[in-house]
Amino acid sequence: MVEKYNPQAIEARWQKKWAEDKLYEVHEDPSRPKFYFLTMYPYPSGDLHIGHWYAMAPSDAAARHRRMKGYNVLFPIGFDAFGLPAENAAIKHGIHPWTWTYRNIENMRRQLRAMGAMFDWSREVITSDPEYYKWNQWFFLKFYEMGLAYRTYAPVDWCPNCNTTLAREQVVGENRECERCGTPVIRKDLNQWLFKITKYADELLDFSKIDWPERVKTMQTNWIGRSEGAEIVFKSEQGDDIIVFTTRADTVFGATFMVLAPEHPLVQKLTSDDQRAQVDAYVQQASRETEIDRLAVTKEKTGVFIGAYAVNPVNDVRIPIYIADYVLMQYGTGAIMGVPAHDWRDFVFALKYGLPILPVIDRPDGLTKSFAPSGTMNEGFADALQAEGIPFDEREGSRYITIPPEKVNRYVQLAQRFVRQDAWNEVVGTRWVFIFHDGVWEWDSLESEQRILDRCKKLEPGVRDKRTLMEMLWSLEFYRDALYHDAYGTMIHSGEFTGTPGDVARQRVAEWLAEKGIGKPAVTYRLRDWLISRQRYWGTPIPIIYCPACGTVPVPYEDLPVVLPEDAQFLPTGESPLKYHEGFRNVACPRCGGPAERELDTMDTFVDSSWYQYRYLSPHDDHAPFDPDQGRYWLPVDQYTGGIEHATMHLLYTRFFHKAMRDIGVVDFDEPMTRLFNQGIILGEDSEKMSKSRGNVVSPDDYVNAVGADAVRAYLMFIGPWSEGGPWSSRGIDGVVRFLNRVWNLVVAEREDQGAGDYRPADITALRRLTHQTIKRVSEDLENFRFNTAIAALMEFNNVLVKAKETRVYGTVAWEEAIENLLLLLAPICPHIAEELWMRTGRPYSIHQQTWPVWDAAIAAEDTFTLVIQVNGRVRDKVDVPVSITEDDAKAVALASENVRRYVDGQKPTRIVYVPGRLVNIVVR
RNA sequence: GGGCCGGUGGCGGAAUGGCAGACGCGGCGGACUUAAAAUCCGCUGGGGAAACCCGUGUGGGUUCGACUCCCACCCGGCCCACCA
Repeated sequence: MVEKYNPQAIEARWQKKWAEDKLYEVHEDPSRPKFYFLTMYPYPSGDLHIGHWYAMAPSDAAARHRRMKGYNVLFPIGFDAFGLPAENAAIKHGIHPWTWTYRNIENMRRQLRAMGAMFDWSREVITSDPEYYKWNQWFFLKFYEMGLAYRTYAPVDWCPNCNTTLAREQVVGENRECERCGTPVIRKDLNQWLFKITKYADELLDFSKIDWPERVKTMQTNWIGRSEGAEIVFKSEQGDDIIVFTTRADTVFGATFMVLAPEHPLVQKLTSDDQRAQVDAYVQQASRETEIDRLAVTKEKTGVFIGAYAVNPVNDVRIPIYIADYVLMQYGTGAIMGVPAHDWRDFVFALKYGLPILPVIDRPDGLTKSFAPSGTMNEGFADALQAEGIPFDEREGSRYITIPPEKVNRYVQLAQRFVRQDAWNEVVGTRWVFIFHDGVWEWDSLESEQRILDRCKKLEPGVRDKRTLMEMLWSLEFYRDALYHDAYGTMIHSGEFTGTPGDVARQRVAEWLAEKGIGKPAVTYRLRDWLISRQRYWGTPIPIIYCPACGTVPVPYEDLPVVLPEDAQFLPTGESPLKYHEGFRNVACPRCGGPAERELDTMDTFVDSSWYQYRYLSPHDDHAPFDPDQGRYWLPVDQYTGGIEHATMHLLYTRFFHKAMRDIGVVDFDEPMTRLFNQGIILGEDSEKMSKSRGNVVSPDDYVNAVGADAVRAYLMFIGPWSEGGPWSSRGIDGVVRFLNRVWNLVVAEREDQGAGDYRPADITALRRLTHQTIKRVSEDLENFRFNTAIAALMEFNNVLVKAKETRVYGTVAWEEAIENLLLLLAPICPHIAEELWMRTGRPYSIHQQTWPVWDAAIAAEDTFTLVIQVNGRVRDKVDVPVSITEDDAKAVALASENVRRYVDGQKPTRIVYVPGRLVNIVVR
């Protein structure tokens, strides 16, 4: 009776042996090329989720493959151990965060070991250890000295559930929800510490030194949101400079109003007495609105005139100043020039508040329209239009005319000839004119707008309620698509700039503004500085002391770490226990020795994860964040793996942190991780996201107990492309379980009649060919993280071997070569069974210290192939031919085919396409 | 509203200009068994008796040849969204 595959027994045994032998502990070895393979470390929630397996098991396989290829591979693991859940557990269950965290870590270590990964546990990092977070504090102080850490009083996002502030990156979605708990954030004004990530905005946009997925690069680029434009100085009538930022300096002649953010510092000063009550009310409402219910915020534009005017510096036009909450104090200069003709937000605002809208950029699409209502034109107009070839629709005597661009001027002449004395006609789109019987009035300025509007109101009582020409025209459905555009085009109605082509307009205007000293080129970013203060206990204390005499005093380096006090009280007050810990709070000023207070906020846990990759090098180093000698050998990280959800958080922060580390002299290169791969998300059986509420959470422990870690590992890699994720299938895993059983039986079970008879040389050749083809396929697939097809190749190989075992090749040298390579190729994916079978076939421990096999191209080469024969692109026959076949011979074989003859049917081929090694296509059309 | 990614049998997926559906799940039939499970063997995109025809979200296009490239649309997912 053959011994059965018993994964539970062999996996535990090998894990123990590998640990005892320190098989996966690595050290600098200058004789071998290094490879730093990093996978994102887990938060110690207490249970290893199948999602962790999905990220880590393929990473482990790739790292093992590297190692077998001769690299000295560092593959470390640790725990992202600070964070709110520990504190919540303390409040809810009375467990100290320390106890909760380290208990969870203990359990997760066990689970991680059960995976059979080659983690180097001797380098484990736990970020809540003082020996770790001391260096967070050290970096903070360095950054502070460099001006990269600063404190400011400003409006910040506050999560009312987590009772802490959040960084801009940690507020997600349409409803501006807390990234962790999903509660909509509110606004608070607070003193907070920030890291100056904006200093590196441009450098962070440069991805030339890293090989990262396009998707992540795009997301980071959009997040940083660089906008090139200009600052333009408008003056208030009182003489204050009001600086606006715009990306469309070419539209400056169309500025018909100005909008300040409600928080803009000039608002109070400029507001007139009669508008003050209204303005104050609006400012208050704007600040409250963000604090009450974000969901109730409408998209409707609101604003208030502040009773003051500014002067457009390019044409001295006097324009009213408004405040409105669609202008954000945090972006640009907190003030904009309103150019309603070419900015949709300004357009909507101007229509609502009756502000003039003056087109100053020509339409590049040439769309031009005119509407001639019934009774406005004299007899013969329609005939004249027809004669000119100007198309129009006629409904109930009114004519809807879309004018071909080249006929616009001709149309204006015609319209003037036919327009009645008591009416007018207008043209909109590429020309803006009002046509009266006694003249054509250009609508090219605010004064002309007023004149035209006055005359129209006299002629037509129905438009007397219209405040602007645009309001009048907008009421006509037919015109709507011609009235507004935001394209680049030739400047019009713009004084000496009129006629400037769209491709140079922005630059010309910007240069001219600079010359006149009323503007300059400017760049703004959407990116905000990284707010790192958290009003929580379970994090790194910010090493700052506030002294009534000396002000803000950094904790001296020799006093680090500032240790979290263990005897804090965890009460459900929503406030940090540190606030009420007198022993922590009160401290002697390091400078004057007088009574002072500690900073009570802790750091965002993303600070911890921004540099953990370096701490793995020397986790217990007491002199530096990491040992520089090890750094020189191991850095940078060669391959990083993890989820894409961190694209604009962790992955952006760590790039920033690295550059800041470089600038304080800790590292001397520019990017922390050379290559990045984002795996997909493992879904529930129902293809939905796994969640407790859906009841579709898969527990890896259950499956490991039932079928073994190797099967779970292999199945996760077999589901599909790693980058795509996909649904877990409790049936699908049976496939890899069977596969492993078949491998086991193939290798372990002796054939009864072994050694009998001779073998045929052709069988040996075929077996060796397949062996080397499989080495090639699996090698190339693992190289490119295509685990699914690598496993498929191994399954095919195994299926053939199972059959071959019954033949005479069993027991030959070629057979042994096949078995040996099957095990070597399987080793990175299923390390336990590979090791076990390696041992059982008498091979030297450990398979994981063996060299990855190399395929021999000559042995792998086929000597025949299936020549596909097509007629007019459709397959009509297939013939096995030698690889060495010549073009002429291949064509002859094709034409000789009985089936082909039927389809060619005596016709002379117009063309015969020959693709070497693949097909012949006979074209007879 | 903007951007990115995807859509292939009953299911997960393979093939990324050249035999569509590798590999696996499921299903059907068979062997073994008193029986079941496990295992093994065979079949398995649809239509058709067959020759063949149809078939990769939909509609066009390029090509000797398109799942693959181009255009438009539909559907799904993700990210961003009053960013001047």
